[in-house]
Amino acid sequence: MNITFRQLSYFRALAAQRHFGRAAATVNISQPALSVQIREMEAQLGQALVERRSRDVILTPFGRLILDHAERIDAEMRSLEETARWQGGRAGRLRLGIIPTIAPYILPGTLEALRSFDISMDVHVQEGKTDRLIAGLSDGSLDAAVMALPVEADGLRAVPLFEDRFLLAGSTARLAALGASVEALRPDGLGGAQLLLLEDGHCLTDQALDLCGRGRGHAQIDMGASSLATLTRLVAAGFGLTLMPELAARTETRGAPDMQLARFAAPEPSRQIVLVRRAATPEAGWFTDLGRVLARVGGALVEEMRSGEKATHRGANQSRPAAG
Amino acid sequence: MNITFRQLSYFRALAAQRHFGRAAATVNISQPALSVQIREMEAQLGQALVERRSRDVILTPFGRLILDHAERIDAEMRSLEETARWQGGRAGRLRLGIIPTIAPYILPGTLEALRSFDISMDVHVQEGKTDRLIAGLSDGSLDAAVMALPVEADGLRAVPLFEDRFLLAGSTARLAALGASVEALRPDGLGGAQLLLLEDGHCLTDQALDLCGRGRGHAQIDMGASSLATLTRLVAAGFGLTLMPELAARTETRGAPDMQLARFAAPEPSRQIVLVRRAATPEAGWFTDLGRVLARVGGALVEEMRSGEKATHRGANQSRPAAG
DNA sequence: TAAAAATACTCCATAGGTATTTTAT
DNA sequence: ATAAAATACCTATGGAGTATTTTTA
Repeated sequence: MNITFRQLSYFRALAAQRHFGRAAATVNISQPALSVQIREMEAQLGQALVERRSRDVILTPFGRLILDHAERIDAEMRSLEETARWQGGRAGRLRLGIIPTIAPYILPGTLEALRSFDISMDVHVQEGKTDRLIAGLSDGSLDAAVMALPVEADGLRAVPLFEDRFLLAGSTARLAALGASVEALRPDGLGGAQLLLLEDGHCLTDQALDLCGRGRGHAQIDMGASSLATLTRLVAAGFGLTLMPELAARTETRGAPDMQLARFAAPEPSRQIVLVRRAATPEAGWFTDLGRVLARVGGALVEEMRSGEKATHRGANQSRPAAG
Repeated sequence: MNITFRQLSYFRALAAQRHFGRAAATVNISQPALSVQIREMEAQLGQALVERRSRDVILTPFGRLILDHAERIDAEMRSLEETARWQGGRAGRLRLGIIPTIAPYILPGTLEALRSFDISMDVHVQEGKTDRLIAGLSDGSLDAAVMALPVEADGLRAVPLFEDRFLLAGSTARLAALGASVEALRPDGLGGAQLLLLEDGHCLTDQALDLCGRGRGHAQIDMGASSLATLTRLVAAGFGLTLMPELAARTETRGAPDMQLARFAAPEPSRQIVLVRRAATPEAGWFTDLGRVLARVGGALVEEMRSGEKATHRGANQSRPAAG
């Protein structure tokens, strides 16, 4: 047999009471039961823990040493149990993946909101492209991930957060070159316009190719920017057009007055942003809460973009929607 | 029921193996037994610890948090068990009392010797007069004490360490004034010599009074020095004679060339130095070892004193025995 | 003699085993 | 269909209770 946590509790009581009878009472067992357990401990340890006197009991030097350990173990165990009660389990380090075309825009608001929420988890964000996030979820190195549909993987469940529509972004000159088509703008009707995209592997790239006609021999399509920030600079500098998610639009066009945004005709192309977890993830408050927070923060960002446009005039041509 | 140490071990195994079957094997139980214990833990804590998947298992964020606690508890428990095996229990803080007429002389050598012995206890010395040491032993605030017989107290056991004989100490002039009696010096025959003693409460004072005739109206007896060091200065300055324990003689006469020591005629008066413990103190190596060390160190000190005298000439008059 | 711990014994809760079912891929 | 965990049920260990004895001051 091994030393049990229960025995340590009994020993702590004995050390405090200096009396088997009283100590037994404080731990709600009989005196013989306590006596047996203390003797068992002493047998395990090979040394006497206490000195039995006729009216009381005194710890041996060895007993004092063991008592120190027992107190530390007890403190750690209390801390463990407190952890469990605290926030109904919404504690720990949550490992959250986010794709790079979402992370920079949604993260500041999300971390802020989580702090004022009842979630006391410390969130560790890992930015990565869809493939890596899915792999991370599958091997357990991520607990949840924010990405765009479609999510092609077994054993994962996606819950919708919000819809992120695509806008057409370009310099004033480039957009003007599209002419009257602005009023009925369609992604597959961009004709010979030069389209700039992110490097391969971003889901946004795939979505843009799908929308604008992949494989239809768009020689004019250019790929390679590694972030929306880089891409935006290229677009603003007049090198071409790009699809700009609403989520990123406000942040990316700030400080680029030359950059113009045009809204596509309905039905507007969009990507569905979801929060993904493993199917096996047990029902726990944190996932629902996290989903709510992300939906609220992301939803507010895109909504702000849409209402900001209406506040000025409908259609294209505004780079600075009303501040939220 | 409560969370048990055993459950934590099982959980650690599960976290390490990421598989119920393999984890069960590493802790030598069946898979259902492990399954039941993990579920029991989860019920206790109110949260899932692991995510069950078809081929393996993944810790939940909450599970990782609990795992941290479990690892710490395990480390502490290992450390406890290691403490027990180590040195066969000769570990901990030993609280040792020593009377002031012994402590300064025996302590340096004792601490030195204990360090090179197999005792790894850290010794906390409390200096105090016999009464306080006995009280300390009785109430458990001391583990053992070094003092002189007689020890009048129930529930204590004294083991002999060595015999500490008394020498007569005085300035050259004072000893010369005793005249021819030097060859047959007896403590009760000091006549009208001025006798200087320690303050009340020191057992050495009582012993000196007993030897020299307490209550026989020795108006010349003077009491009040609070340490042998002080007393020695007074004696060296010629204010009177005193009984000097062999144990202290070498240290105290060093640097006092004017101080002379005279040995009494056989049977020489002496005090028996003992190591005292409570009768209830369990048999433990440390007590025996400590006794051995003290007897060796103290014995060496008095022996050095005796042989040092023989090396020069027998009888009185030397303040510097051969160096040991 | 009195107070306290140890012992003897009995009982029951529970951890663990085997066999089987359920679940998810 | 297969791998793995959960469930059911039984067994056995060991922790705890009561009654009693032993020990020490």
